[in-house]
Amino acid sequence: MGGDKGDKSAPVTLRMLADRLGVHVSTVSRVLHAKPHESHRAASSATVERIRKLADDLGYQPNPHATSLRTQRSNLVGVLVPRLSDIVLATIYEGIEEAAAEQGLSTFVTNTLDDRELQRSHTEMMLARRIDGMIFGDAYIDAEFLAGFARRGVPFVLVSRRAAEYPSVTCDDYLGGRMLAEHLLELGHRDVAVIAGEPYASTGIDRTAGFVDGYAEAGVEIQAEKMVHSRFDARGGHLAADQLLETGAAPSAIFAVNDFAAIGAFGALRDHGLRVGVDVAVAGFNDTPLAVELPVPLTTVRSPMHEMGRRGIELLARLLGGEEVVSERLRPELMVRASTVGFGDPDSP
Amino acid sequence: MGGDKGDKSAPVTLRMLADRLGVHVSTVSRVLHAKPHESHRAASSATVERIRKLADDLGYQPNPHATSLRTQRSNLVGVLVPRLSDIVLATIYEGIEEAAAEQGLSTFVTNTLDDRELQRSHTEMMLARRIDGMIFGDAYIDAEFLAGFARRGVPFVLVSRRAAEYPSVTCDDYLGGRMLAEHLLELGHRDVAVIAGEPYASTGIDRTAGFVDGYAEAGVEIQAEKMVHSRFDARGGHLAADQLLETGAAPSAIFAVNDFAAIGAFGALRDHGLRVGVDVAVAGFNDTPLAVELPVPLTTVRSPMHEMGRRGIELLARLLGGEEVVSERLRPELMVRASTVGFGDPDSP
DNA sequence: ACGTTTGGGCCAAACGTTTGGGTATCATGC
DNA sequence: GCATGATACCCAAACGTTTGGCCCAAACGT
Repeated sequence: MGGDKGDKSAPVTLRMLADRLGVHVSTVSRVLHAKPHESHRAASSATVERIRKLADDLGYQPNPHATSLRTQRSNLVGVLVPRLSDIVLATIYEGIEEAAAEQGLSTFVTNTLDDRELQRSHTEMMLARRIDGMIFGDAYIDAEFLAGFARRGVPFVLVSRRAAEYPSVTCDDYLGGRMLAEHLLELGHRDVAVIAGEPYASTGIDRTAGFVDGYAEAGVEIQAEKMVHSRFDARGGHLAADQLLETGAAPSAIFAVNDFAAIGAFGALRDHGLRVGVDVAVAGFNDTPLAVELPVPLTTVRSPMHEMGRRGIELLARLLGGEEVVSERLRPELMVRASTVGFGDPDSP
Repeated sequence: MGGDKGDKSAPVTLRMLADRLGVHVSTVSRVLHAKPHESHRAASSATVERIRKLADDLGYQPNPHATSLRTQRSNLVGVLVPRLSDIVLATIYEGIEEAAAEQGLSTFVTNTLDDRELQRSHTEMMLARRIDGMIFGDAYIDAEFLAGFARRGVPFVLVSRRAAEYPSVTCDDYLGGRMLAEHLLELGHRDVAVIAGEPYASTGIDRTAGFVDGYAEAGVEIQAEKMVHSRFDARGGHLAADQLLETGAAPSAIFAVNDFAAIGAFGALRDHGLRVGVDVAVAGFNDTPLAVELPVPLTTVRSPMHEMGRRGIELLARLLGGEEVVSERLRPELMVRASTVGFGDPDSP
């Protein structure tokens, strides 16, 4: 009966279709792949019909290796992230993958752990796989590696973190930092500390800068020793908070530039016998799905992670099409919860 | 000096090397790619040397599309997971990707959201990309889809979840469930409830079964209404716990088959004014990095997620090499923390 | 009637490898 | 002196596409 679309491994090729229809393989190719306005001058509409019909009766799938070989275009893109098990990057990547599929692109993703050597070697592997473009989610603010990479002429875009003037899609991290500053200022916090993330990531840098500037405008200067760098995971936040808590009196509020670091801070506060949202206000950044489920729900800034990934691929696709693109800065949103306002009445009237 | 390895986009091919050395392209191919014992009979050692030298001076990288086209082997594998932003799957995938790279394989990964239609269509896309094999992290226990897929003759292995007799790498979920049962029984809990996860996933099924059997052996039967299915995320756990808490008295302990569901349960308990580890013991499964950082650290069962991914690819590689393989069940480990034993003294003497 | 267009296709050369066969040269065995 | 066997290569076909030309016949313009 009607052709079980390749159930038994018999890869159907253009030549098969051509032979079966007594027509030349180039004709089949044009009919099947050329843009509509070209396809109709490739064959009579009757032939077009016959070809199309047979093609999907037999479940024809073009061989991408042959196509790539011939066209010198692979429709593959490489994606580098610090760590996929970081839910933030995983979510961004979900956006990338989803949008890539829509554009007919496929992606390879790999972890670099923010290690420069791994960035280099994994990029090299991507190139060996003949990717058409790259998305970097692990850019260093110094853009040293990127400057070298740019010279190779392979299109790329940055997501999550910006660097130099390379095209990027980021959250407006600076604005997010300011939002949080305003929020904490309104609550009367003047003695605040920052768990600032890694010094080479624009995310942490910009969020911290926005926060510090927000406080500065209110006439409060945040001392250097109240800002400590940290890894972006829970453990890192824990260590950083320990450091803050051990040097002098506890601040009245802590801003961690990432939800996981904030959760780590929860742990540290707990260990020091301090209650989140009561003794010390804590705020995070990203609004990961856990934030709202924590025993003390976390005040945080929602960053459009999925969308960032999507826009990233869209920019790259434009780049691949030879267009110019301009960086995008997506708008964050403040999510106020109990970790800063206590269980008083954040959402209830 | 000395060949900046392809800085300016000039893809170097076998023919280039051959011409440059006045030797035939096939000779170069054999020297560069044949197994060592064949390569030395392909050319004199002097020639071998010259070829090797020029190849890496020029930074020769074989074109994988040409290779795949010729050999009918892509060294590509497709990976399907329910959701990459689930840290459990992301971690498994990290293992997969890492081990794949070591084996010279590249992976495409995509989310199926446990949706049958997406499983089908995304598998189809993988096939269109001419993958050599598949890894499914989203198997349904009924193996309906897999049975169909198996007929196509494409090698595959399951990770995380098992199904029918298909080769799989899983955690010994049943054992993990029993461990937790024993632990809670020792603490004297007899009135327990289970947040059991999705009914189609072997993980939840086996963990629940181990737990229930553990209790049964101690003479305690867990009532059906004390076991409720749930999604595997925090929100799902929250809803499930709400359901448990609304129907009659609260149990003295809750086992959630997944850490995130457990965190959701934390949220629900909080909303009901119950204290985790004091009023109600809670246990999870997987030992994700957050478990230990929670305000009340979570008792859970550590499953070797990364290793599961690694073993998955290794099995697949063997399958691709034509070998037979047998499923693996990796050993879990109980992690006792405050969510079941309170802040008494779990780790301190 | 005759040159030009257009429709409908065919041809062949790539793209970069791999691989099953040659083949020419030289040394060896007998 | 000649078959035999290495040694060190070369040749060519094939993998499945794409694409710039080419070609033939019919239709058209004048």
